[in-house]
Amino acid sequence: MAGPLLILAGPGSGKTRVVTHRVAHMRAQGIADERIVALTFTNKAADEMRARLERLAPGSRVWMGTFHRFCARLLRQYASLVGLRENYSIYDAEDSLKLLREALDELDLELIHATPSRVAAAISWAKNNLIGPEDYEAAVGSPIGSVVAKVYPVYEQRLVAANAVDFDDLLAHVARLLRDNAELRAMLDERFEYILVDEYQDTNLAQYAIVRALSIDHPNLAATGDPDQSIYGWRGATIRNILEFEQDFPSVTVVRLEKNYRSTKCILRAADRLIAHNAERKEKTLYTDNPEGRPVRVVVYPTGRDEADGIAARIANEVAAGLRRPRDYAIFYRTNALSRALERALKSVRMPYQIARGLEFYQRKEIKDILAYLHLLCNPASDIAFLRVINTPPRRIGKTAVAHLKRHAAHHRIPLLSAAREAGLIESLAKRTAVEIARFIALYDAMRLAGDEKVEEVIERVFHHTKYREWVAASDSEEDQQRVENLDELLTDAREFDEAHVEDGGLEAFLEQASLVSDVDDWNTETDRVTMMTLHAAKGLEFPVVFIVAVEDNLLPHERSQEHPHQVEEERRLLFVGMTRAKEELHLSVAQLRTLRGNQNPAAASPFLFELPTDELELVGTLGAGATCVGDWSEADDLPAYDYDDVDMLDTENDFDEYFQDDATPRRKPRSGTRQTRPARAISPLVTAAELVGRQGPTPACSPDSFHPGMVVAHPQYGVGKIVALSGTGVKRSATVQFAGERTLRRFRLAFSPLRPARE
DNA sequence: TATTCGCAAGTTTTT
DNA sequence: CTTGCGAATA
Repeated sequence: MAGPLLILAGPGSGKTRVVTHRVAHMRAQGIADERIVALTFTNKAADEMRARLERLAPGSRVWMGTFHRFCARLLRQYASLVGLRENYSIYDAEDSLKLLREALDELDLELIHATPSRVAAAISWAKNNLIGPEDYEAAVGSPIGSVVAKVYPVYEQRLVAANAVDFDDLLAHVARLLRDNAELRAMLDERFEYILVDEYQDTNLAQYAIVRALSIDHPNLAATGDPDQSIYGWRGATIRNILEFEQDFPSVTVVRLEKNYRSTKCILRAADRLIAHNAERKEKTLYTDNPEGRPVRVVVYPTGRDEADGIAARIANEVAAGLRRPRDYAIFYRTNALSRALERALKSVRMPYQIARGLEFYQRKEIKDILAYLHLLCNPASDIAFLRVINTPPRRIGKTAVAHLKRHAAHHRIPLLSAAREAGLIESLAKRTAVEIARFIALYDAMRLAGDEKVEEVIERVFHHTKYREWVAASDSEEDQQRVENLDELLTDAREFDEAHVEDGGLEAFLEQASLVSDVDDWNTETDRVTMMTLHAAKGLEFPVVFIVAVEDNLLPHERSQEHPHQVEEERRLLFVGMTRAKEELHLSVAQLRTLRGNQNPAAASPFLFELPTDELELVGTLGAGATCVGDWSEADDLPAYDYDDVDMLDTENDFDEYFQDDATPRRKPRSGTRQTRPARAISPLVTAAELVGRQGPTPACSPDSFHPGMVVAHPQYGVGKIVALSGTGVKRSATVQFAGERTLRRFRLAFSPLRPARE
C-alpha cells in the first residue's frame, strides 16, 4: 500500500473500482481513515466513490471530495496564515468579476482591448500557475498584460480586505501555505499520509504543488488518470503532471488499465482510431471483450432543428416501443447554447429530460440576494455582499449614497458595512439618506447570528426582516412568481442541509457548499430522464445510448481552439471522452445549417469525423458537402421528401415524411453516393407519427386550391406570413411562405399543414 | 431615486 | 438570441 502509484486508466477500465478497492484494502491493513484522503475533480465523482466505498466498507470515514473543498476546509483552519479569518467568504465567478470591476474603476485604467472578463481570465491563469501579484510581469506585446500587472495587486488586496477568496485562491493560498510553512507542511504530510487523486491529467500547477507538498515524507500518492482524457488545458491543467509523474516519484509503480468494460467493440474502435490522430500522446491500446455492437452512426441533418427533432423522435419512438427507458439516453454538446433546440424538441415529444446544470439554481438573482445577506452576516467585511443587499429590496439608498460610503470606506480603510455604521458622520451624505442607512444597520443588527443556529432559521429571519419575499411576491409577473417558489426551495435546501449536517453544519458550511457545487453535481441518476450536458460535464459518466450533436467544424473543434495544434488535440480528446461514454450505441450528428447566436450559418462536418474509420460507420447523409446544399432549396421545383433518418424506425410507411414535412422546415434529400443503410426494422405500432411529433394528425380543412401567390396566411406555430410561391399538384401541392420576422422561407404541403388563409 | 426601455456587446469548456 | 449596462423618464 505504501509508495507512489500511477494508474493509467483508459476509459471504462474500472478505475473507480480499483481505487475504491484500494481504499478498502488500506483500511483492512489497519490504516486509519483519517490518514486517507481522496481528491476528485467534481463532487459527483466524490459521491460516486463514496457510495462505492460504502458498499465495500460500510461506515468508513475516509474524506472524499474535490480539491476545492479540501482546500476550503484547510483554509478555514489556517486562514490567519494567509491574512484571512476563518469566516472568510468564497466569491463565485460573478462576485469576483464584480470585485475586479471595482478595482478597475478605482484605478481608472483604460481598457482598450481588455475587457474585465479577459483580465479576470488572465488573473485566474496566473493564480493557477502560482504567480502572485508581485511576480506578475506584463507579458510582452499583450495589451492585457500591463493592465493585469496593475490591477492584479489591487484586486488581491481588495479580496483580503473583504476577507474573501475567489475559486483560484482556494488552491493558490493552500499551495502557498504549504510552501512557506515547513512545519505545517510536515504536519499535514503526516496527517494526510495516503492521498489518492482522481483525474490526475486534469490537475493544474497549483493542485500539483499541493499534492506534491503533501507527499514528501510520506510519498504515498496514488494518482489515476488518462492523458487521452485531458480536457481542461484551458483551465491551466498540465498534462505534464501525469507525464512526469515517474520523474517526480522514481520509485513509482505504474499500472495500466487498458481493458474496457463499458463499450462495444465498434464504439471503442472508432474512439481509438480518432485519438490515434493526436501527436502528443503516449501509445495505448484499448480492447474489450464486449460484443461487436452496432456501427457508430453518423447522421447529417439539414438544420440543427431537424437534428434535435430527429433525435427526439428516435428516443420517443424507442421508449414508446418499450425498447429503452429515457434514462438510457444522453445527449452531449460542445457548448451550452446548443441545448436549447434539443430542449424544445424533447418537450414537443413530451420526453422527460434533465440538463446537468445544478449551478443555475444558486446563480439566480433572488437566491444570490439572499445568499448575499447570509454572507454579510457571516463575514461583515464582504463588500460585494454589502453592495448587493444595501438597496435590495429598494430602500432609497442609491448610487450617490453608495459612492459616498465607498469614499468614506476607502479613506478609513474599513469595510462598507462599517462605513455605513458611521453614516451619520459623513457630511456629504443627505440627512434623509443617512437615516435610511441607519435603518439598514438596525435591520442588519436585528438579523445577527446567534451561535448555533440552524441555517433554515437564519434564512427565515432574513426573510422576515428584509420583507424580501413580500417584495418579490408583490409583482404579478410570472417570472417573479417563479422566484417566490425558488425562495421556498432555498428554504427546503437549507432544511435538508441542516438535517444532513447535524455535527458539521452551520451557515459557513452551507455557504461553502452553495459556492462549490457544480453543474454535474445536481445531476440525478435516479430519475428516469434523458440527460443533456456538455462534453466536459460528461467525463466520468456512462450511458447505454449517446448522441453527440453538432460535430461540426468551428464548434468541435471550437473555432477559438484552432490557433494552436495542441488546442485542437484537446478538442479531439473532448470528442474522445464523449464517444467513450457510450456503452451500446453512439450517434454523432452534423447539421448543414446551424443557427447560432440568432442567425443561421452554413456548417461543415468536423474534420474529426473524417478521422473515424469511415468504412465502419453507418453514414446517413453526405459528409463534406456541408455548404453545397445551402440556400438553393427553394429552386427545387418539386421538393423531394427528405429521407428522414428516423423514418426507418417506424413500422407504418410513407406517410411519415408528410407529417414531418408538416413542421415546415425545408428538407433536402441527401446527395447521391451515400451509403444509405436502412435496416428493415419495424418497431412498435403503438406510436403514431403524430404522437411522435407531439401533434395532431393532418387536418386538411382548406382546399389546396384556395391558396394563391401573394396571399397572407397564418400558421399556428409560425404566425402570419405571405405566400411567395406555389408548386406541385395534388397531395404534393406546396406553398413557400415567408413569415413575418423570419429570414428563411418555409415550405408546406398544403394538404397536410395547418396553414390557413389569414384575414388581413 | 426607481423603473423602464433601448442598445450594445459578447457568447467554450468549470471549480 | 441572450445578457448586461447605461440613459431617459416618472
